[in-house]
Amino acid sequence: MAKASGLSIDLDPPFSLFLHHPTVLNSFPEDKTDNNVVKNPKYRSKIVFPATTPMDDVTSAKTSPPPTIQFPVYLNCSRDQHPSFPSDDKRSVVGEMDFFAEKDNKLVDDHDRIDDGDANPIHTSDTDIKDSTDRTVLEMINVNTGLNLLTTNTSSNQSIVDDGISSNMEDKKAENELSVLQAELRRMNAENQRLKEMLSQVTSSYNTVQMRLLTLMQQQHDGKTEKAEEQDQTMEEKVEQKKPNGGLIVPRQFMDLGLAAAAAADTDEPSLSSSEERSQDPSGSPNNNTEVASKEFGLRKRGNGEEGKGTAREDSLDQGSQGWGANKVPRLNSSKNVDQTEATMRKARVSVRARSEAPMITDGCQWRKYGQKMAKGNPCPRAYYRCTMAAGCAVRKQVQRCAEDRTILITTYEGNHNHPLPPAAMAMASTTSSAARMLLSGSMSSADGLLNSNFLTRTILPCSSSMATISASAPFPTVTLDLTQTPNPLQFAKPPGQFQVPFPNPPQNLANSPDALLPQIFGQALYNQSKFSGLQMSQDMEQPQSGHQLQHGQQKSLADTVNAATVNAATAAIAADPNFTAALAAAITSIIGNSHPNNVPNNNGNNLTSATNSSGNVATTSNSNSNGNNKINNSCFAAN
DNA sequence: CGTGTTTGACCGGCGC
DNA sequence: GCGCCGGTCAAACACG
Ligand SMILES: [Zn+2]
Repeated sequence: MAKASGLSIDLDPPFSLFLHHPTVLNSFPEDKTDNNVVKNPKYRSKIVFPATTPMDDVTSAKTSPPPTIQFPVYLNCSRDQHPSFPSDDKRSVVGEMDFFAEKDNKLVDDHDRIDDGDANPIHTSDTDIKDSTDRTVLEMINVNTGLNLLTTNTSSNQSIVDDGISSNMEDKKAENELSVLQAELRRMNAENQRLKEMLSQVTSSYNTVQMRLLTLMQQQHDGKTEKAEEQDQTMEEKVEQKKPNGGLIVPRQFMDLGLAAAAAADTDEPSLSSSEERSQDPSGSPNNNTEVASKEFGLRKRGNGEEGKGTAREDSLDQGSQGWGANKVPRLNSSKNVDQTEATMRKARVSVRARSEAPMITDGCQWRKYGQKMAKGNPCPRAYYRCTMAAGCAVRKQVQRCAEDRTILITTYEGNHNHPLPPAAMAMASTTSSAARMLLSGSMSSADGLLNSNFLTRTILPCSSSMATISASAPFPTVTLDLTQTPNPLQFAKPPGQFQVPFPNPPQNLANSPDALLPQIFGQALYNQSKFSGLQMSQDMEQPQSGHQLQHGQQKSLADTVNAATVNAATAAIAADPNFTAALAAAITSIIGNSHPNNVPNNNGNNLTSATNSSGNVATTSNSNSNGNNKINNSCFAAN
């Protein structure tokens, strides 16, 4: 892998420029399907069809991620792989003029290039074909031009001087010019489309790389700071947490998203008493992944469990799917009296905002679409995916385009992977897990919460103006990572319940970071966390890497420990000392540092979750399902 | 024929 | 209790 730092520096600026290019918009293919009619009369009146155009078509997202490729940067534009650009013909080239205008001045240069062969530095395989075709056309034109020395490319004014030239010649000249222009136009169109395709791919690749970068940075921190860890108070917790796991010290990873889910599993499962799991964990036999997984997700597949449809379904939801449904949480609580847990206790979600024309961002995982609906506040359909890399994997994600800026793709992850993740998937998994951890850190001591928060601010989005947002108002505790490079005005339009954390770009700038905001942020975070009472979290904040297995038994609910007093104290402390953040950062890194980059995901029970889509190519059809809510607008990019 | 998508139906929570 | 709504299911398809 290239060094992270280098990547970030090199890639950022150009991309941001590209991404905002107007041509990106509206470059999506039309949808073939037209059956998105809501049949349920009940909902008809309410359904709004903002756009009359056909829905965006997305082909299925078969995701077969490139296993070994660390940084899948696909400069090649293969239309086959990118259904979103099915054919050049169909695509409405919106911003074409931009490219054209740019090149207009350079026509001569282009011709020169043609002679030279490929002048285009960024050539892609499939574009070569086009280029060759265009080239031949142009060459023919050139040939003609050569025959009619006076006519072609030279300015018409010059030829006029000769009165002796026959009208035929002028006509021919005009024709030639016309043909030249047409050819040029075609060529420009093709190139424009090619650029668009490249843009989409590069964008997705960039997102992937960025994720990976973040992961690497975290890993580096981890490696450096192991020693320091011990100094912290949190050390104790960690020590406790560290348990022999097949000889390895395995931090409890709850990575994340799954914390709540894991907790739910413990509490709920009839067959598996929580005690059982806990006993196993300490035993040092890592939960064998498969076993644990099977137990936890016993219902991995819907039909497996008890037959009664209702029971089976509920079980599957509760355990296997852990989650996504806040609905179920209450039920769990009732059974176990997690009590206060209130309905608020829900699973953590991590939402990633990234600019991408692609239907999905490539995250290295394989996903299967299981539903699509129209969400209430967004004309763009929301697609539901579940991880298919392993039979019982409970990780799910929702993909939806931002209503305000459809170039932004919002991917929300929930749940833990119960299987090893390919390297490609690790970046996203670790990133989201870190975010989730931050979100849930409130269950831990207040100090930890602060540390985590700070850590997140430093590491999750080290480069650029990225922002992390924690949403208290959302039905689920949600951390939003905004990877859109350029500060998007939309970010500021978020619902009141959310607060944003502006990240200082480079970690070293931490001291310079807007400290003033931190107190509020942290305070809010802690406050939010306190609401999550009932959540059981892993105590260790250690590493983000998905490689570690989660040990449910070790979870403990600490949410109650967080109280307003601690929050206030923390915020006050931060506010008082600008350098405090730096100190916290150091402490955090030391704490978190346990994880080693070399961690390989264990199959054990729960690996981190957040992966994004794999193969990157998801095409999507935008169909909406269900109750009337599911109508899709064409105007939106396909959700998937 | 297996795998993945589409999409109407279904479920459960929530607000009125 | 009714209706809305998010989320999921699962039969019907589509595709290679
Ligand atoms: Zn998975």
